[in-house]
Amino acid sequence: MTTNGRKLTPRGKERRQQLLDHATQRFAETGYHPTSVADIVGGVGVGKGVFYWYFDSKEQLFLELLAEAQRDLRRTQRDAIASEDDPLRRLEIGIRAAFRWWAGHPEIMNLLQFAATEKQFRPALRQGQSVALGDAVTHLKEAIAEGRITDGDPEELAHAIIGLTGHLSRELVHRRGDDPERVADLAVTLLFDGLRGR
Amino acid sequence: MTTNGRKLTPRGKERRQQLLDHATQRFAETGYHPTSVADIVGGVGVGKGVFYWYFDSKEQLFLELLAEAQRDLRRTQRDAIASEDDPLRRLEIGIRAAFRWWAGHPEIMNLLQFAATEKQFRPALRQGQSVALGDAVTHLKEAIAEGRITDGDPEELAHAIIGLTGHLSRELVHRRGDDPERVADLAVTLLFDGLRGR
Amino acid sequence: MTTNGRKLTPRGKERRQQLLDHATQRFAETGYHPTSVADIVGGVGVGKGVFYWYFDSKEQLFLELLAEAQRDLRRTQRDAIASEDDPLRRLEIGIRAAFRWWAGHPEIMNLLQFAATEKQFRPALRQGQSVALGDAVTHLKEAIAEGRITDGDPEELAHAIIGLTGHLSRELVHRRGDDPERVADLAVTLLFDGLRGR
Amino acid sequence: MTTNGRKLTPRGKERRQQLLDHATQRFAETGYHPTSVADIVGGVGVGKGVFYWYFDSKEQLFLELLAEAQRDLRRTQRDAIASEDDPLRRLEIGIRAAFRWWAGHPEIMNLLQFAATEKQFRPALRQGQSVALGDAVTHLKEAIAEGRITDGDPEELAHAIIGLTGHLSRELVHRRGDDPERVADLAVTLLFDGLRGR
DNA sequence: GATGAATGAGTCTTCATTCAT
DNA sequence: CATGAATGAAGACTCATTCAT
Repeated sequence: MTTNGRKLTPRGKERRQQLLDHATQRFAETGYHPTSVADIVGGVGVGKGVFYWYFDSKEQLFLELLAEAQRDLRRTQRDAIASEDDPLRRLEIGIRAAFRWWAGHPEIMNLLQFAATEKQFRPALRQGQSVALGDAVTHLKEAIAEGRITDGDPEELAHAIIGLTGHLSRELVHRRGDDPERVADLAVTLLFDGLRGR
Repeated sequence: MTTNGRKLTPRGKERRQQLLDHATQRFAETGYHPTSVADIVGGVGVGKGVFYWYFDSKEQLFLELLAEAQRDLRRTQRDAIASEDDPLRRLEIGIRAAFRWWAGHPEIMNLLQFAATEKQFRPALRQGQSVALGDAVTHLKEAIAEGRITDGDPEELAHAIIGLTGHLSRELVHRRGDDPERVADLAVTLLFDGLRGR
Repeated sequence: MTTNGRKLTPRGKERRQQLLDHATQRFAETGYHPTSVADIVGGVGVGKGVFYWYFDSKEQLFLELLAEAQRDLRRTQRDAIASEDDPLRRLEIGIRAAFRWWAGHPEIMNLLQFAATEKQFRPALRQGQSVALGDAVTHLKEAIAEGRITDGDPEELAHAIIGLTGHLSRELVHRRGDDPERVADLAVTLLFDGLRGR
Repeated sequence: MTTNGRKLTPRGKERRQQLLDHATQRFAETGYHPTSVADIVGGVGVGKGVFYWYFDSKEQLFLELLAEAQRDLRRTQRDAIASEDDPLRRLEIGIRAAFRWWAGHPEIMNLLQFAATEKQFRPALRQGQSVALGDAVTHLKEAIAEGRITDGDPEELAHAIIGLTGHLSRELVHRRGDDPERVADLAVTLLFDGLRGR
């Protein structure tokens, strides 16, 4: 799958996941660079070589984290939307699913944000983001075609949605500890009707 | 003040600014950690000692960049709003000023985003952000009191505004190269009236 | 004897030999140090434990390679010379046998050459070389006693013979792919009569 | 020149040379791989970073050693031959110059020999060797054309000369400590007239 | 006999920082 | 003020070797 091509025993898979999880925590809290491989293996309580048994490099591990997170969020949104046909409702459900997912993966946000700041990680990040963008754009186009929302460049609107969703997750859910469902309400209301309401 | 306490000749100030500017570029493009002090002084064409003549450390330089940027953005917004009394108009003008400022300082966004991902820089970042938040909250409270916008937690609304503004600046103005004024229009419309418009 | 003291089943002997052969190839092509134990077992398609079942260490394996090669070359020369009494002819036949042997074991040359460059392997190398030297010296002494060749330190002459033989094997037979018999002719002619001939 | 492109002060040049010399000693005695960068800088009594101030890597330093040695030997031979026109005499003088040069640089031989055993260093080695070969070939061709030596492939003869010269330098001069001039006599006599003499 | 996993000392290399000149 | 040189701690990574299963 996303491994370095080794066939792993169940015990091996567990170890690998332990390392992945621990690395995520550390990266999120302290930062990618300030977290050394020694920190990661130390936290799991294994020798240094173990890290390189499961991963090619610190960088590859990070890249894998990135890809997996983006994949997982999207899968979650997909599943949530699956049974809905109305484009505006799909959009809303997708947004709510995103808030829920972010609430369950607070550390990931830091990793994504960091990835955007370094040349070497931007391409990997961009890829996943353009997928998310594409999903939103699809719904927006339909909604515009149906006259349900005011005309506008769907890509721009999609960026607006993603920006709002991400920032509120970070600031209100993660930082302030607000209930993600409530914040999702706020986001949806604001996005659909604006500050002045209807 | 913003220096490490040395009195600088005009030439010295220039040197210092050169280093500051070059560091900003590099940090923004490559990342803070991947940019070495050697890179910075090399780009300016001076010896390594010069760097430590003007700055205490790489970290202190970064911190200064952060503080100065936040201060400058706020000053810009303040000046723009100064002659306006209507709270909703102040909000709008502030937003437009922000887009304009960001358009002129595309690199800064990366630095701020990075600062949020490392323990050691978060406090410095938070400080400036809470000021920006406070400004927006003030206007929002007034507007709510006047019944101009629907009731809601002004702090939450402020976060929404900042999130939207930042993300659109990054994605549309910086990345896509859109005209900041136009994107500001979009942001204001969206924030005030929502996707469904009035 | 030449093993690490284990009694091996036929299958075991084969495995052992596979490892020995593969290691020889890799050492010769890439070098001793750049070739890891993982490379060796990987090439044979077995687990790492197997290596340490048959050999005490990477170093011991290399030492064994060295000893075995020198032993085998000498055996070959001995057999070739066996039925000849004339010292000059014995010398010539020995030289030709050497060219033939080297032609069949091109990789060994690299190993011997490498062994000479590291403190830890020099003693093992020297041992075999002094044997080869002794053999040649014996014939040369006889030939000198019989007045068949000009007087001179037989040891020096032996070194000259070995140096020439080795270098021509390497450069002409191995590198250029020349026929070893023809190169042996050249070597013998040159050694016996010199560049100016008779 | 052969540096990593830094402009060095006199003191810098000296440091660099110290490192070069010390590395040569260690490489020759212990081997390239068993000699760590820490060993090299430790022997000179400087910090580890100094090494990387003057060289890009351990490998690059080795490569430079190789190139410089080959260049220097050739220069020496060139100078020795300069005033001589007779091809056979040029050959002889070149051989004698080689013995003298090797006598003064006993460590180099090990480095060259080692370089031949590792894939990554072979190209660099080959380059210099083909130059040496070409020089000898030139003289041999002339000598053959003049009928001074028996006909034969000059390249093969050149290899024979180089092989003999190198081996005798190593075994008799370096190892046994013989006088290089005397060994050169031996080599020249042997090469020109063979074991059986004239 | 064999394997995959683990160990940890050791390697090369980088880099913020200092300092003599 | 400025420079080139030096420092040395710290980092990523490798690899011979061991061992539980």
